[in-house]
Amino acid sequence: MPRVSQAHLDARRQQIVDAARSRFASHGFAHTSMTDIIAESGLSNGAIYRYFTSKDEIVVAVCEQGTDALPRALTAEAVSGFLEHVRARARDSHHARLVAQIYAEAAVSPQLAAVVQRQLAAMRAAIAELVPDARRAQAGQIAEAFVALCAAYSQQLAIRGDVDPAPFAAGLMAIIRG
Amino acid sequence: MPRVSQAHLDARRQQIVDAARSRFASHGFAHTSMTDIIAESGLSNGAIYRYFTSKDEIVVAVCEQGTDALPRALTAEAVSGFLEHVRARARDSHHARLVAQIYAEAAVSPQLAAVVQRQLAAMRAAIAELVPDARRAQAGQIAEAFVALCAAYSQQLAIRGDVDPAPFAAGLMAIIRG
DNA sequence: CATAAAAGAGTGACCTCTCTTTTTAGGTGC
DNA sequence: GCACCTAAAAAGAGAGGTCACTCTTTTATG
Repeated sequence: MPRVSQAHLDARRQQIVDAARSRFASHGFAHTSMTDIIAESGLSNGAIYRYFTSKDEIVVAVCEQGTDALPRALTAEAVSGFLEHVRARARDSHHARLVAQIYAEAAVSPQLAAVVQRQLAAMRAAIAELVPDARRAQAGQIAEAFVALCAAYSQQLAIRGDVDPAPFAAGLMAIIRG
Repeated sequence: MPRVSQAHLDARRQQIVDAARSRFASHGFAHTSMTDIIAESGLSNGAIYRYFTSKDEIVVAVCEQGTDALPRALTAEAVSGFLEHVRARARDSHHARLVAQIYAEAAVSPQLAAVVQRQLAAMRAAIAELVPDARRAQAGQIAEAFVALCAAYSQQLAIRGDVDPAPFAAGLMAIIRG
């Protein structure tokens, strides 16, 4: 196939990232071989290496797309709804497991750490924006603890399979209230 | 060497676990080879396999010894002191990085998940004991969020190198107060 | 028909684990 | 109290297998 549309190229690349993410989420980075990614993607060895020069590059691509969602408002309803969303995603696609993999790898890879730090900073900034005026002065502090506790819920889901979100919802609201 | 004291055998085994933990904390499980552990421990290939039948078994041994400390009381001072302890340990021995590795591996290994779940449950129980009488009814909920936020601080240290503990101390106290 | 994407067998490095050999601590007989 | 012997511990070379990645060939599009 020569000269194929950019959309086609993008779709192929995404196909590889999706396959890798799926495998990474169920088996972890270390226990996923290139052969696994190749099989899951339905492509060939050669095709993969046309889009990525190494396994590490695929890991980075997966991490870059791994951004978590956030609640839209800091009300009890929005926060609870958000935790349910995280919970559902953990159940359906093992997303929490994937996040645990990303954090572990970021802990020992400066390149990945940079990616994850940028994502965390963006999340904290987004949450800080939502802090009610009454607590504006502590917005930064609140956002730090809030985002961390959201990440902690994901972490617990990864290890324990399913966890009642209520204590986390209560904790998040307590953090907002101060 | 024949028939050597049990203390000697225990010390040798611990020597291997310590070497492995050190390497795991700075490079991660996946990026640590048996050769690395052998070099770090100062022992030989043959010696290692006398004490452990596989690399996985060493990982389990490290995880079993990886229990985190906890604050002794739920006062602002005790909680702040505890966070400083976690922070110092992350700085001195990359302990936070090791914990991130453990959680990631536990997310994809039922055997390790069981070990970590037991440790988490013990921590929650210990914290629940410390909850003041006024909030006894919510002790379980509080312990869940409290332990998770402590783990989250460790997680952030692993990724960001150093993080001000103040927002976490404030968050933990807010959780206790409700 | 020209060109580039996809295929997939092959390659070399590395990694875990085994097996044989060497060393040594401690018990034994004199 | 000394030499010796036994048995277990430590050493380390290497076997076997797996993995990431490459290179040539095939296929298909514009």
